[in-house]
Amino acid sequence: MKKDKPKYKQIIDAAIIVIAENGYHQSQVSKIAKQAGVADGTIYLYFKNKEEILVSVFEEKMEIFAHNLKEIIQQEISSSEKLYKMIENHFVVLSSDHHLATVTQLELRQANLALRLRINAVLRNYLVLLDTILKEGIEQGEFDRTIDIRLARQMVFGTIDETTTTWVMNEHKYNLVDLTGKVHRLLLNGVKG
Amino acid sequence: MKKDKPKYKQIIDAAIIVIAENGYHQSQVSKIAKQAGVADGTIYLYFKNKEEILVSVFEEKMEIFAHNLKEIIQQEISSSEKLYKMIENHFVVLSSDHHLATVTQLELRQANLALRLRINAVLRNYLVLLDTILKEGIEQGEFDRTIDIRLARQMVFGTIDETTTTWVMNEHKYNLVDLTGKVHRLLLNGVKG
Amino acid sequence: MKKDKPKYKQIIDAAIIVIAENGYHQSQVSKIAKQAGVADGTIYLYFKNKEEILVSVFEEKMEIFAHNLKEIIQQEISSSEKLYKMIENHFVVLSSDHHLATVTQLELRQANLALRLRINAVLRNYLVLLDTILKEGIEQGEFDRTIDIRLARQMVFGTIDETTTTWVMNEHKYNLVDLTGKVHRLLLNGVKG
Amino acid sequence: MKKDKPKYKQIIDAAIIVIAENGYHQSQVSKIAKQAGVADGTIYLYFKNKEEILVSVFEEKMEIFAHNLKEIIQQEISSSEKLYKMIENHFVVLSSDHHLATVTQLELRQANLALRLRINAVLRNYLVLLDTILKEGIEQGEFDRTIDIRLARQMVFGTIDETTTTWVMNEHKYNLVDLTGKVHRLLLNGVKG
DNA sequence: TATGAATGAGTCTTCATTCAT
DNA sequence: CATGAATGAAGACTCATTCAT
Repeated sequence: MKKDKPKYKQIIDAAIIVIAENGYHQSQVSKIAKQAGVADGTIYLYFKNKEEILVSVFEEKMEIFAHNLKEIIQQEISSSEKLYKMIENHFVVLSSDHHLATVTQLELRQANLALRLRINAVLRNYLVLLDTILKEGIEQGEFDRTIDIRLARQMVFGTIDETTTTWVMNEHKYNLVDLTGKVHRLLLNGVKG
Repeated sequence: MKKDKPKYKQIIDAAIIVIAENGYHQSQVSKIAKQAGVADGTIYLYFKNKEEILVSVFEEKMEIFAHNLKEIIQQEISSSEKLYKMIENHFVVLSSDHHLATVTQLELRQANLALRLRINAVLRNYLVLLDTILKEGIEQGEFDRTIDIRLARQMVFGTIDETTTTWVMNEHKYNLVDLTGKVHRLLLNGVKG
Repeated sequence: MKKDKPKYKQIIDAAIIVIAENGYHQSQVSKIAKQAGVADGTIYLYFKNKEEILVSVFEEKMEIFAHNLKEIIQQEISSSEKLYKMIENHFVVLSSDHHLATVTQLELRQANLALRLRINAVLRNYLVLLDTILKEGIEQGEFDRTIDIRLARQMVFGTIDETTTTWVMNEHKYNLVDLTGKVHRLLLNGVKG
Repeated sequence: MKKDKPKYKQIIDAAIIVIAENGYHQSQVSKIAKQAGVADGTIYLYFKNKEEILVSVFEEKMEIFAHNLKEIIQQEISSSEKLYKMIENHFVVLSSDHHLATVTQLELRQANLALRLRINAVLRNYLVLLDTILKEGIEQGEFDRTIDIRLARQMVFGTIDETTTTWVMNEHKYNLVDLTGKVHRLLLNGVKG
């Protein structure tokens, strides 16, 4: 399995650093190769093309979010608390890796449509988990049963995303995790009805 | 004033069509000129460079949103109703021009960082008006006075934006304006506390 | 006669200023028109095309050199003295108009070959006069009768030109006219044999 | 070292041919690449940009002049003879490569000021060597000790340059090397005083 | 596996010149 | 005579990808 070889991770990590430091459009394959300490051609032994590197960056990192979220869902806590922990997890992960935050919130959005559609496909797994929280909350009577799940999901994700992007654009000047409580309350109000 | 000359608007409109139909990265200046029915060089009598065309597209169209929103704010209706009309306005304007919707929600986001920062500056005017509604709602006791205005604004805009983008990505398959009520209720719950 | 109309001279003078201040490749017709205080199109009422402006600049100014040189030739002085006065004239004229000096010594040389050939044709009239001095000097026994006139002319002009260009490149830091005596002696030695 | 790779010289030689045959302003990079038998992009593996090709052309070829001149200086011959050999060398090298002669005497002079300043810097090394001959001649009593070295240098170089340019402009119709004796005598007279 | 030299397609912008007014 | 808005051709350079070693 290619993914298990050390150079695979090496290249993924190099890509994040290069993109964060140089911007999406200034992140040539040769720069990523140099940062990873391999030859340009070597990249193509692990990734079919450049797009594949970028999708993989997203897949690998999004897995962390999804993995954490799965654990959260399985905990025996209220849906409101799950929502809280989900927001917190999102903020904590991105706060702890500024490079990653810059890449996902700013740089990767400059990708062409084809790439962004693929990134969205990866994102979907995450959003499905969010749906699970929302559905559970409705079933258990915690959330308003008349809300539209899809819209609620878009509100939750849209708000978290907008909040994070604003934080990145403000150059991480304030503490993102500290906003968890307030964001949670706003969103909770939304879904509680 | 260059902006009042017919060719200025002609080029702006051509740019929207070309970008919507060909994608951001396939929208060469020569294509826009052809669509506008002018020579390539004529473009540069009205715009300093390509970036300036794209920023102007955004400015001109965002002005419509802002203009409508200003009128809404001045009406003698509740803040909740203003929020409703704002969402409705957003959805109506983009529903009535699918090309524009594609350009603002998908294509322009592929712009480089410099351009996106300029687009954000334009957007700010719109968000300031949104703040006005929120502040008024709080003052009048309609909205929870403990909410954080900035976060509330990010929630409202993030939700509207995410909703619209999802609609565009689903190729306008369903009616966006019909979602107004539900989105309004979700957001109202959020700010009502 | 077009040349007698005020705008003709106006455009010539504007061209010298614009070229001296902006460089040959940054001297667009529109810039010259602006400096001359006329519309772009007006230029073409007085000059067939851009090349014609530049050739005319050279013609008009070279006429001054030639005119002065003709007067010098007619004076009843030795050939050596004529040579002296010719060098002096060259240095005086260019010293008194730094813009013109920059244009003839540096900027106009960047012209394409076609234009430079035409400039050379203008220059020839001047060189013919120089030949007259040399021939006279030989006939009168002042200069060595075995020298090759053409080569001697190239030495005299090449030296004057090289001296002037060096002075311009050194940003007119020293006094060019002061070099007349030394240059004259060098060249006189050369032709005296 | 890039300069030692065969393609480096290949491109330099191609540039001389293309410029001589098409003129400075009609020497596109793609034409040079084609002549060199490499892809356009390959040019940029060896030269930073187009200007760098042109400066390198000058550097590489001027090195031949300088190299020969150094050997001449070291010979145990009179300064007058050194001056003779210097002129001869100049004429021989350019006579043996008409393309190179056209490029240095006509085409490269159309370069913009920035490039010409860089070319002049290269030329300076050559002129310094000429100064050496002149100084030595003065010290040994061969040349007039009252001449101004700088002016003498400008006379020698200006004359050689003007002679060569005239020869090129006359399309190499006569034999340039044959002029060596006459030019030498003229210049020698000049510096002998 | 790994290398890295070579490839070649693709585009924004300038500016001399024209011509309807 | 004078204007100035409109025209449209033309070229340097980048970078993802390949393939001989």
